[in-house]
Amino acid sequence: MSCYPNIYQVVKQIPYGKVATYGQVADLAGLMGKPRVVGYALYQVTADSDIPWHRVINAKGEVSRSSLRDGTDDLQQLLLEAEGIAFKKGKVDLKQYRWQPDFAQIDQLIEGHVTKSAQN
DNA sequence: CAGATGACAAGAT
DNA sequence: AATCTTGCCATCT
Repeated sequence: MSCYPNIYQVVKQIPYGKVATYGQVADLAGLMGKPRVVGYALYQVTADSDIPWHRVINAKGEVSRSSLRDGTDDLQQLLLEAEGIAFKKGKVDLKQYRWQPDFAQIDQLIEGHVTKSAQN
C-alpha cells in the first residue's frame, strides 16, 4: 500500500504561503536522494487529505505539469497563488518562498532515527 | 521475473 | 537559458 508516513509528516509541516521541493521533502523524510518516491507518495493523496500537497514543487520552482493528474496541476498553482505565492513566468521564486524548517521541526520529523552526524 | 514508467534532481551540452 | 542524459527507486505492465 505504499504508505510513506514520513513524507506526509514533512509535507504537513510546510507552513502557509511557503513551498518545498521534492528533494527537500525527500531529504527531511529520510529518503535522501530519492525525490521520485515523494512524487509517488503525493500521487496517492491528491485530495480529501490534510496534506498540503500543493506546497510541494520541483527544484525548478515550477509545478510539474503532467497529463496524468486530471488537471490538479492547474489547481495546485491556483492554491499557491491563493496563498500569496507569486508565479513569475510560471515559476516560483524559491529564494523567497522556499520553506526553511527550523531545527526543532527537523528534530520532530526524524524523532531520533537519523544518523545525526551534525557536521555543522 | 524483466522491462518500462514517472508529481524529480543534478550535471553536461 | 533551454534541452538532453544519467542516476534513483517504488510501482506498473
